[in-house]
Amino acid sequence: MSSLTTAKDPPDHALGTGTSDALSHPSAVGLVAVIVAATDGEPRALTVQVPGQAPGRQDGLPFGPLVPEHPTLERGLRAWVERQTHQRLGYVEQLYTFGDRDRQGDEAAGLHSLSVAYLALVREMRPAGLAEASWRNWYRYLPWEDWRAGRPESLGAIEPRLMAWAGEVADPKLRRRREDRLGLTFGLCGGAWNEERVLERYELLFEAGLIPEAQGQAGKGACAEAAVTGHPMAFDHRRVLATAIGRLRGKIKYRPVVFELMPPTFTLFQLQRTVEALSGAELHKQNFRRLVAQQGLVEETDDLTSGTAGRPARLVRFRREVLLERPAPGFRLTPARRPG
Amino acid sequence: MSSLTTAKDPPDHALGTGTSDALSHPSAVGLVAVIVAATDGEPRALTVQVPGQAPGRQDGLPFGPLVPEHPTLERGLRAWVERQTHQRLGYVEQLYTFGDRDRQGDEAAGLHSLSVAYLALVREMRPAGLAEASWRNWYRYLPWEDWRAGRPESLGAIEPRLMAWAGEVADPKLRRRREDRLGLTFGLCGGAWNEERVLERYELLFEAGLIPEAQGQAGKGACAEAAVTGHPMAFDHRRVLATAIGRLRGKIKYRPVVFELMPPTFTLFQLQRTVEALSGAELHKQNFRRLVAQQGLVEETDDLTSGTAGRPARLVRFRREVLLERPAPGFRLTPARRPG
DNA sequence: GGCGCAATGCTCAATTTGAGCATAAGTGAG
DNA sequence: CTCACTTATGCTCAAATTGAGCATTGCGCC
Repeated sequence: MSSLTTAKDPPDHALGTGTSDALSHPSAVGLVAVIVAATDGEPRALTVQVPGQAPGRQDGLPFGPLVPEHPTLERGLRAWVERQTHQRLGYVEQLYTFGDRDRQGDEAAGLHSLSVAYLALVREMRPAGLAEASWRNWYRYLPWEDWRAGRPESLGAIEPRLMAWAGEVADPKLRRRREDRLGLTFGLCGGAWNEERVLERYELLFEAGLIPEAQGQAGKGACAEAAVTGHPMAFDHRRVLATAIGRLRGKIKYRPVVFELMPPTFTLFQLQRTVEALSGAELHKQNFRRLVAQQGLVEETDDLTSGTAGRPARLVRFRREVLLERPAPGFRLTPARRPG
Repeated sequence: MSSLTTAKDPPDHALGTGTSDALSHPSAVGLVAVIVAATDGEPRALTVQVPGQAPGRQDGLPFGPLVPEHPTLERGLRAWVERQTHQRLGYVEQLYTFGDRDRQGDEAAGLHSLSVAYLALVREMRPAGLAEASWRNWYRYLPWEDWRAGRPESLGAIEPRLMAWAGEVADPKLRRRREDRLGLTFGLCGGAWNEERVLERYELLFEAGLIPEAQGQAGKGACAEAAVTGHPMAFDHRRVLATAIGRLRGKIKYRPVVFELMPPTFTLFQLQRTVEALSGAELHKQNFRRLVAQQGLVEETDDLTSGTAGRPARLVRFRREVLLERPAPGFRLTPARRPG
């Protein structure tokens, strides 16, 4: 059946990706959304409450079934989220389609289940419509990713456990392999930290057994533990969140997507704070503004901020024209060096 | 039903993306693969023959149903392709999940159908296993994308039609919008060509009615037409191919994926030819080698080429270590300027 | 009026690009 | 055997981009 070939019957429509053959294996498909906002210089994701394994409830990402009435996946998602959260989705991008990793239930029944994950950026942080939904700082779930105030404490606690994980194998070749991966993802053993490898880090932690979801011990961790290995999420939603963050961190470097998160006018410093929030790194202020200026990403308004300490800042707005002009505008992140 | 919320029933498993709710709307899911090789400095994709609308047959990408026995989407794809083509897949990456755009058939039946597309890179060009399958230069389907020998002729023929398409709307605002898009994607009206916008170009051509698949007139175009708007493909496989090319063109700039297409040892010029084949642009030779050398992407072997015209070249091999060292190694493409 | 605090301007050296020129080392023709 | 031609490889140089830091400007507030 799994034939790499011609479809057995000629298709009865002009378009479509040619899956008519697949009807014999229907699958359950769901949509998951990582809806991101950034206010007060903090990166946030919209979360909902999901019944957990233990009696309590757990954080999760908004998700729902794919219903047939929607013409397109993306438009389905848009309609669904906008209806439920009264949240205008500006930028929407497909993230990844997750298969059923480590799942047993449905497989036995001969059913696949997929979920198509989307990343959405919203400009304003509405009060989260539903009572069950709330905006949460995304570093709550992945605390080791926030380097804005220097090396995160979470990482300090994780590191010895990771080294132990690498050390626990006898085979020197395999151990070497694990150490390499630690260097690559976490910057240990002489490697460098790369802020885009969010998913790889999450998956490594998962593999090393440091992620509670891995053992179905969702209720176990105390608060102290959550500060180290992060707050758990339902299903594999933390993996989805990690995918989203990694993607977004990459994207802001070559596409002006940050502006989807900014209010109509803002100061350069607010913009910087937002970029820093997403990338989890501190940037060099003067160089950041030089970059933005050079790229012509913004235009000045006549207004200045007031009331804040220090000299008032000029308010600027995004120059929509850059979407047409530059082949691939965006930011290159220039990390600020901190002493020690 | 389409609730952005908590699942109604507590899930019976630790992982999975929480789609149990979606069972009520099963969907048909298929896999499509863009399997890429590059030999003799030409970029090729593996194609199969598919029954077309007209009596004849049409090129298409290898595709098949998603069968439940596979543990993971990617592994399912791997197994399936490797079994059928006896082709080792080296690098595999999920591309995109296509919904049923512009489809009517299944929708009425309350069924979605999706296809999950993958990009795979193979090192050697095996003789295409199946009789029905063959390796085709991918510019056969998207001739305007090949700028290696200067501005492609295809583009010259397309351009007036695109301008006409922009001109055909009365509303000046809408016309302006179309012109902007032409500038952005095709570099017309003063814009610059960006080799990564492959999908956007295809979709714009599709919208402008220049793609035969759009009207179900697959059999119509003569050879002359195919040289201009490209050879058609079954279903929306050309869209999938365009997605793959765009993604790959982006990726080679920051990840050393080209080496997945190279034989164990090769010359720097062969490497350059491969990069050029993928990106569709000619590169500056000396600077290319400087870049590769600086990045430490390859190491020299003791062998030289022989038999070719000109001075023998040193054979090099990929330095696997760079996968660990560099945070994000790859190529930055420095286009060669050609007179005129 | 002077202080502290941000915003903004400006400098400067170290790299990194972009573009060529020059030389080396083979093959094939006459 | 030598010349013409071809491709590989080395090297230079100016322009542009980065990375880092110092200096100045305006404001709210003692």
